[in-house]
Amino acid sequence: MAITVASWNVNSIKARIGHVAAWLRSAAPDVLCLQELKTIADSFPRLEVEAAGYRAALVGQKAYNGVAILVREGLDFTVTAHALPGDPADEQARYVEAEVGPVRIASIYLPNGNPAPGPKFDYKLAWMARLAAHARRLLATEAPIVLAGDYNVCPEDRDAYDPKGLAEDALLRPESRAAFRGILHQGYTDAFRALHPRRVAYTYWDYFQNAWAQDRGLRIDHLLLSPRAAETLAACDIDRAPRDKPQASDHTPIWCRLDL
DNA sequence: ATGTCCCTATGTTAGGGA
Repeated sequence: MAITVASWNVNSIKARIGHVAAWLRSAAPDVLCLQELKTIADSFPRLEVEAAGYRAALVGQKAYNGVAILVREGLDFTVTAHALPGDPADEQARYVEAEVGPVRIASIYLPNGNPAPGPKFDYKLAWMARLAAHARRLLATEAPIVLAGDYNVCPEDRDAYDPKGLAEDALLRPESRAAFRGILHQGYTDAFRALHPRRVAYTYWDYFQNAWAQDRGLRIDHLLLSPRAAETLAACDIDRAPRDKPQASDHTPIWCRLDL
C-alpha cells in the first residue's frame, strides 16, 4: 500500500480552515499533521474537517501552539501520545502521536527559541533533547515512523535565504542544528533532502518585508523518517500554492509518499 | 528597531508571540 503524509503549520486553524479544507480536497493526503492551531479542542472546526472526509486527533491550547493529526476516513488510527514524554510540568501543546494503519506518525511543533540566548532558547534545546530521547525509544517499535512538523530548525545554510544575516537566530544557531543532526544520526532521514540533495526550497516565508514575493524563506518544516520508513520513501515535495493565497499561513505544506 | 499577521483581554486598541 501507499500512504501520503503531509505537514502544515497553519498559524490558527480558525483563520485557516477554508484553506485547509480546500487543500485536503485537492491534495487528498492520507494524513495531514497540523501545527499552531491556536485554539482549544472544543473550538477546533471538526465539522469542516469531517465534511472534507477526515477525522482529527488533536491537542489544543488557548491562543498558542496546538497540534493535530488529520486522518482520511477509512484509515484506522489510534492515538499513542498526547504530549512529548520527559517533563510532566510542560503544558505546552506541541506533540501528538498516533498509529495510523501500519505507520507511527507524530505531529510536532518544536519551540521557536527566540530570542537566543535566553530562557526560550533553553526551553527549545531541552525540548529537542526530550524529542531525541523519544525518537530513540520509538525506533524500538516495529512500525515505520514519520516525525512530521514545524521543527523551527533550518538544518543547513542552503535552507535559508540569508544564512549570514540569520546566523544568530534560534532557527539557525549551531546548538539547534546539532540537536537536529543528533536525531538524524540515530538513523532518521530528512525526507525532502534525501530526494532533493541540491535543491534550494523553503516551507516558510515571513509575513514581514514581502518575503514571499521575493522568495526569501526558510526550510524549517520537516518529515523525518525512521529507517524502516525511509526505505519505502517514493516521493517528497513542498506545495507552494497555499502560500500564495490571500490570508495565507506563513508556512506551506510539505508531503511525502511511502510505498509500503 | 522595523516590518505583518493572529491571538487574547484591563476588549474596538495594546501587547505578546512568531
